[in-house]
Amino acid sequence: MALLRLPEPFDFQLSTERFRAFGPDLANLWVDGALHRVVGTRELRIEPAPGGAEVEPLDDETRPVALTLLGAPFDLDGFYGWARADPVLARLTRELAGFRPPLAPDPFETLVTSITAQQVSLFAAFAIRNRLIECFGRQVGQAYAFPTAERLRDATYDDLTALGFSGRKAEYVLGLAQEPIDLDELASLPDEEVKERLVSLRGIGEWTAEWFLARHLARPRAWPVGDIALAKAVRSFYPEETDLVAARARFEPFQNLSAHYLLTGARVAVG
DNA sequence: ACCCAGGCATTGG
DNA sequence: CCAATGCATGGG
Repeated sequence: MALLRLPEPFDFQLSTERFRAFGPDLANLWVDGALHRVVGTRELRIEPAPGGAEVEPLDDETRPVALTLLGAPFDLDGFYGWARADPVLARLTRELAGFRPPLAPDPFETLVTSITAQQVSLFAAFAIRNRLIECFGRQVGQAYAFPTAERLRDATYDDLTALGFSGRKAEYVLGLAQEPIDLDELASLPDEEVKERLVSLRGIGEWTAEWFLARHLARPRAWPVGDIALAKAVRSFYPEETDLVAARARFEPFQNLSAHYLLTGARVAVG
């Protein structure tokens, strides 16, 4: 076991809450107070420790994944300083101090996960996603590697609908798995261009593209307009804000962190 | 048996 | 350009 230091502030429990909130997640598995995830051919285990996390094994392959999962790239200091001017966020950042929104390490996984979450509750989405993982992922230790595009090229429409995908979503996932696009190179592009390219793919709309910017690329200004849970959270904290498009300007330039703090604040009933 | 839940493509005006 | 429609599952 080795200590992985996280930038302060950092709260392990808050930052991993999402991996427990909607039932088990076979690709980011919570076992006895630790987070398990497959990296390459090994199982990574991350548990809380003063100053950061204990990580096993810790090396050049696993370190960046652990840092990503624990939201290390976010600029919390800048966000907290900015949030002091807004009474709601001032309170949320105080109550959720050290919450680093977890980032999704893999772009294909991020998109497929979002497709499963389109339109349905996250409890339903996680259930369907877990069946996909169990069926097409690879188990290493206790956790499963999320199915790769290559692996999903062997899946059929009937395989996916049997797991609970709608016919449309089955088509989206199969199409994406066969798409000859290098999702890694999106990381080098500006927000608008990432969105343009993603939205051109069937099954990926504005909402999915924004969450990709937010949860995979950690772009500060990502703001998932169209997200029904975020709309509800904004309405509850800011009764005067009527729609998410208009509310975007209020959170400039920290829309991503604001969205995460509002959603998590609503979920853990802060206040 | 409902209804709603962290959307999207398709169709028709 | 905007409105209406179907979709499959889990939880209340």
